[in-house]
Amino acid sequence: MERQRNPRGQGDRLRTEIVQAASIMLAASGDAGQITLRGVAKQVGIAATSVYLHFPDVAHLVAEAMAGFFGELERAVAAAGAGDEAPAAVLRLRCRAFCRFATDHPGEYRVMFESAQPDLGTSADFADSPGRPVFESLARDIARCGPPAGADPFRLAVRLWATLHGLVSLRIHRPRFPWPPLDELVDEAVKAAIGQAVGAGAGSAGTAK
Amino acid sequence: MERQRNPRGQGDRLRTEIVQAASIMLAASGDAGQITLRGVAKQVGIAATSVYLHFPDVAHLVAEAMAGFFGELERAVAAAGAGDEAPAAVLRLRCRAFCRFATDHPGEYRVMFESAQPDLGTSADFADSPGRPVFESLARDIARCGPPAGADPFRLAVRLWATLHGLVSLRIHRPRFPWPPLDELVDEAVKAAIGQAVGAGAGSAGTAK
DNA sequence: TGTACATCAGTGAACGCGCGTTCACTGATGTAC
DNA sequence: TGTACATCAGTGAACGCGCGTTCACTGATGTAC
Repeated sequence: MERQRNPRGQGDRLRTEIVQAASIMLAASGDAGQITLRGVAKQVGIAATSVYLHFPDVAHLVAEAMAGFFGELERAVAAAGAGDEAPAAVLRLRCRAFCRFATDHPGEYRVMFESAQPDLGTSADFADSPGRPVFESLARDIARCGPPAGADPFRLAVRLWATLHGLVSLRIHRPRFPWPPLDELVDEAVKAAIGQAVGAGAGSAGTAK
Repeated sequence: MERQRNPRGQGDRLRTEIVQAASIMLAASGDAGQITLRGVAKQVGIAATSVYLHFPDVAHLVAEAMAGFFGELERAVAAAGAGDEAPAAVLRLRCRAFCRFATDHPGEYRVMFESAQPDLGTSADFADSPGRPVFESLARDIARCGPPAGADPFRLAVRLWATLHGLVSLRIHRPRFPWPPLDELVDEAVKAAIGQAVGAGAGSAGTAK
């Protein structure tokens, strides 16, 4: 179990290992405030001080791990809509993918949407809140569906986003509640948002949880 | 700043003070895992050991404070529907009250719905999850509105609850997002749930945030 | 071909702090006789 | 009316632990001359 130091010029390998360990610990606890520099160092198998070689701060480390989480979510959601299907189907699949990510990775999801953003020194006012791209893509998908006349697409997107977040957040925090199948609830919410049937066809039975 | 001990037979006063201090600290941090026995004791102005006179555990103290929060929420929601108004108006007002409680008391709300339940020694399997009464009353209010034929009232309640929770939870965690007025979003969600206009009349302009 | 030096990739001891928990203790107030 | 004792409502010192952060240090590998 002896660690051997990385070869010259490969010091960044340790950086990667540290981020990975922090990610695992964040996912396990679901709470950004709970990971510690010493805890991460122990997990990696290095001296506590070695973390300082790559990060000035635990906050910066957490921020990097969280950025990775948001990247994963964005990729998962985007992948779900790949292909040239009908806009309503794309929206439905992407909403499902969002919720699936959350229930498959509850710790990550909590860190992303229910923890305080790590306090880096920067003003943090110009940079938009992480996760915003996912909302924007959701809003575009809704607009593409041609929502009912008189409805504000932005508000529809806000309400749908809130419903999706509420469904997975409550499911995470109230696991013993008699939840109906998640995919069905998502489909109903999407249907309500764009005001038309979304076809609970082939995909529904196979992927329902 | 000298504390003087309570008179004989009034030892429970300190218990109350401890719970109050814990409640304040919970509300301030929004995170049950962050309050400490020593922190609470310092806040009250007593020796750390004195907490043990009334609670075996921090978990039991937190549980008692949380129970108080749920009581407040239930009272606030119930009060909103008092009077003999139309069922749809009652539902709308109660949903607004729920959200109002959350945005007025974000720390309490996070502790109630986004923190781990304190781990008491008990099995915790028979006791239902806290907050359940609020959901049940919401479900009853919906049923009273006579939801559209073919719709499952329980599912409607689940979706509406999720939407309300999502709206306030995201608002708490993404304060810089350009949120539309909360009451309007709530009214729209209620309207969508029971499938009829709920009358955005007199109350709307006055109480919108 | 040697050798001095610089750089890289880390380590290890030590600091002061707050934490939960234990243990023996204090000191005022009531009560039995 | 006295006085010994029990009870109540707390206190204070001490323990071992994990925390972030500092500081000086190690030891292998490259590079300039």
